[in-house]
Amino acid sequence: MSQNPWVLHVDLDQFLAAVEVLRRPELAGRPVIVGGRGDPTERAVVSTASYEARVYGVRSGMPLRIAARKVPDAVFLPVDREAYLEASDAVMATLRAQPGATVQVLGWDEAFVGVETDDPEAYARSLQAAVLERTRLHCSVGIGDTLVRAKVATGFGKPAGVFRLTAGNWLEVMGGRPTRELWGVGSRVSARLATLGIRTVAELAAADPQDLVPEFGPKMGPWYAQLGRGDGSSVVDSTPWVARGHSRETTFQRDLTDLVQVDAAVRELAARVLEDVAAEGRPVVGLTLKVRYAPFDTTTHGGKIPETSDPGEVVARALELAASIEPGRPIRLLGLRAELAMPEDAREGHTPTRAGW
DNA sequence: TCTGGGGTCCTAGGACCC
DNA sequence: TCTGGGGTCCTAGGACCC
Repeated sequence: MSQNPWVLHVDLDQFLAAVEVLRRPELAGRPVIVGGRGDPTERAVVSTASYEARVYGVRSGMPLRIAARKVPDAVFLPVDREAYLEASDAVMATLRAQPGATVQVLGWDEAFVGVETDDPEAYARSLQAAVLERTRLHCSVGIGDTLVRAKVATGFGKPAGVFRLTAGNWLEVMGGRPTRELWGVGSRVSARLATLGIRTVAELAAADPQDLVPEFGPKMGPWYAQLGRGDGSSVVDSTPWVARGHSRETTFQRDLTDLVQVDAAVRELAARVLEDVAAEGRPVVGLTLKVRYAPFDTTTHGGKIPETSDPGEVVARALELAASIEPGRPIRLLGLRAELAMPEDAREGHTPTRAGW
């Protein structure tokens, strides 16, 4: 009796807002918006809005100021990473404890679960029940025969539901929808596809992969064609994630114009990046400074550096990069990214890359 | 309406080598 | 005087995701 392998994609519903409501039950049923420092007058955006707030058109990524205009009586809360990480850990532990489950974590609030079963819907329901019992959080589950189909399926299961998407019903469900709804196709790529006459998933699925190479390159072209068909890997990989690097960035509430301020900001960013680097215990092999001149002109400087584990050296390199900032232009954002040396055993492509790639 | 912060991966083009 | 072809490495920038 061999059972079929399935990919399940588990996605917590309105995760950040749900965690906040759990510890403040009086917020249940109210529009809750989590983002920035919880001050809707600041430059910051919505991380998660509760369903009650989404009714008014509030979405992730929307400036808090706009959200406040749409829902003046919403409850605005600051992002509390520690709390979400704790809840996330409990969810992932619950998934790993399910019989026969292979778990690949994609983020705070989502994961792939690989399992062999003849009744994936029943498995999905038991998984939802286990997560709810352990964490009091609701999740939606997509079932698929590939990672891509499982991931896309989840959207049809929200909230708190289950939906199955396979080679059998992929085109029937997705074929008429815009390419933008695919996982990995954003506004830019969908616009470029449209210039080739490809607007729907069905049209992309029918495209010759080689025809997409001139526009998107030898790797991405064929990948998009495959995406249109929902095809691809069905392997859920539980190998622990190894970070390629760490970065920090700051948007200034008022644009910086003073080079002394810039110097101080770069030192502070370096110190924060170095916290994460120290926790990794791996040397730094690259350093990149990101500069956004007001309003939105962004450039980067930097690249490889001689391998170092000396924090003072990293700070010095960061300050060298800051010397390439154009004087006299107001600066809205500074970011610093450290690229880390990869451990030997993670270099051979064994470490999972972006899921499905 | 005015745009965060933390990530990953791909591509184009230049430098350099043989 | 004009200028090959292949390969690798690097930087900057683009795109996408949560």
